[in-house]
Amino acid sequence: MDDIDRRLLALLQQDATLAYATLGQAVGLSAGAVHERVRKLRERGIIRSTTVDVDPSALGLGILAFVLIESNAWLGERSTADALAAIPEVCEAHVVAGSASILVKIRTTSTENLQVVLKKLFEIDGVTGTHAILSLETFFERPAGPPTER
Amino acid sequence: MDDIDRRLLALLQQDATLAYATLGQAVGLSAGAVHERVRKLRERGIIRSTTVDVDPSALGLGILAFVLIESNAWLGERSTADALAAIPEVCEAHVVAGSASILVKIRTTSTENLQVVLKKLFEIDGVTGTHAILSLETFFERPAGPPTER
DNA sequence: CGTGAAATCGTCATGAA
DNA sequence: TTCATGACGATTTCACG
Repeated sequence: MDDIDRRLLALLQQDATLAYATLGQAVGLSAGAVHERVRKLRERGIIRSTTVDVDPSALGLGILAFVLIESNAWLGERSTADALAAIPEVCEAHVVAGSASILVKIRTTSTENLQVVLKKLFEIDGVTGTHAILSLETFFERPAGPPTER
Repeated sequence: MDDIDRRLLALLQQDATLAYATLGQAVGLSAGAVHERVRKLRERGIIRSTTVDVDPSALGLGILAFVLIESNAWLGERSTADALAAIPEVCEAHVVAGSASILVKIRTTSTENLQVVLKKLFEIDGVTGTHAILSLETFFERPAGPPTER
């Protein structure tokens, strides 16, 4: 995991369709060498997957909300993770420090649909309350840039 | 934007390295037809980009925090977006409804580094306070699944 | 890590439904 | 419009130095 790897990751984050030859030209390596480095980055799990970034609103998912979940028991268990993962509208789930115990990121097609999801959250064992924060506008969403760029 | 498009998006979100021939086999189309559909999905901006999902901790970004920003003025302006975008540790920024006006998602290498970023937030015009929520564990992070899957 | 060859894939033109 | 087919060029991929 040297500086060249970090530059490759930064380039691939911007555009994963770049040819190995192009990447090689950018970092001063041959296509074969780049191929081998990227293969190892995948193998090590540093590159988790290659995906497409889909505009949520194009799928009708125009509502974005962050919800803080309060509870009367510790929710940092796998069973909680499973229960949240079973709700497709939940895009992210984190165990957090503070007055709430869980923070989830939710995308729905409407506020009515959001209400249905909040109801499902309440049905999870131990949940005593939720605090929803509605997003009015997303300034930006981007990957964590390699510390190299800082 | 029909059902086949949604299935293609779902497949590409899981693995954007799939060959057009493979995608075609999955949805019952020829490689050429899939190529044309994906090209249009990109053209329309429904597919924003093709990227790699990089494990943040592999880059040393082990700290994740959500920060609510309070202000004494309306921060939903482009100048605010620009100021936040200039901080590389800020992965997301949303204008939100509630007692706070902005919610940001921040990744840093350490809590010391987080402190530096919080200081930068305070230097933005109108900011009167921040409320940080530290993530202890991330259950999961995934893209918004097409409503088809629900 | 570079080179080169072989297999695979992306890409486009053509024609048909 | 949308799709299938076929052919060409580019790219991935791998063995070897």
